[in-house]
Amino acid sequence: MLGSMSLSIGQVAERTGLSVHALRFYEKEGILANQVHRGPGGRRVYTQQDVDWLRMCIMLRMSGMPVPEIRRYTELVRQGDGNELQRLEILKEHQERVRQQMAQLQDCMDLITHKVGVYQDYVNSIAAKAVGQ
Amino acid sequence: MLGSMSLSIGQVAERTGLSVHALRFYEKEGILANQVHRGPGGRRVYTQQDVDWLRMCIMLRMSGMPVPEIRRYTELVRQGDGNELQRLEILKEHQERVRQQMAQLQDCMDLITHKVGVYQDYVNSIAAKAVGQ
DNA sequence: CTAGGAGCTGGAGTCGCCTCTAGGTCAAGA
DNA sequence: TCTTGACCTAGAGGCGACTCCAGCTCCTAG
Repeated sequence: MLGSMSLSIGQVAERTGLSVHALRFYEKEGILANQVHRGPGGRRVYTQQDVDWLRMCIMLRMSGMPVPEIRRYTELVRQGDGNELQRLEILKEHQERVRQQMAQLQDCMDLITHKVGVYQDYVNSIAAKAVGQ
Repeated sequence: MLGSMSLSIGQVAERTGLSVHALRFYEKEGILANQVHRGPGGRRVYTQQDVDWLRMCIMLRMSGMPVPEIRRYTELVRQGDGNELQRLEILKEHQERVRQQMAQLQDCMDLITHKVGVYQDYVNSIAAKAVGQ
């Protein structure tokens, strides 16, 4: 049964791109929607849902959401139905931050592109002179 | 004469948004195109060019260029004419990184926007039910 | 039966980028 | 004269997010 396939920490590391260290760290930080079960020898047993959840968390992290806020969100999800408004708030706030970050990045990009243009022209003009001689 | 107006570290902090700590740190890290002169009592004296340079460095930092690479770039500028190709390389590499970062951020944004939409619909539907009762 | 490899824990270490502290100088205003 | 406030230095401290280490348990293959 695909839906209940169980995965080792190493397999989850492969599938998510996180290190096994990071996976244990995230678990300690409370960033797993359902707690990880343990197999023989105390080994962590993950499911595909865990992988999916982690992939979303990775997106949140990549876009700059701090670990404590991901934890807050995770806790809401763990609590179950009834707090959707709070989840929505967190997501909306983050969305706004990402929007600002992108705008900022675009400004930086504009400046860099401008400078690249200037240097490119200059370098080209030097090259042209060299050929002309 | 506007062009040669001299500024204290506090004024530069105001104009750039950096803290005085950060300004001294940046200087120690070699992130100033021309070295800062000292006035009476050993106080730093900045010029408008320094402010302009710092503003550009801030853009580079904001877009994720690490301090050591900003230093490399600064050193090239300090060395003067002849290394424009190297400067161009640095800028182009960084430009590419920023491009990737923006694409990544856009992916995150898409996911977040999707989730916000889903939660918004759900929350709205709950609200509608409440009104309907 | 032993060597390798994956996993476990708790806690220490690292890295990047500042930020702050301690202990001082100096100039101007009350 | 005293205090305030901006500045100085060298170096310590802090924060976020991992990353790594020591020392352990298993399991499997040779």
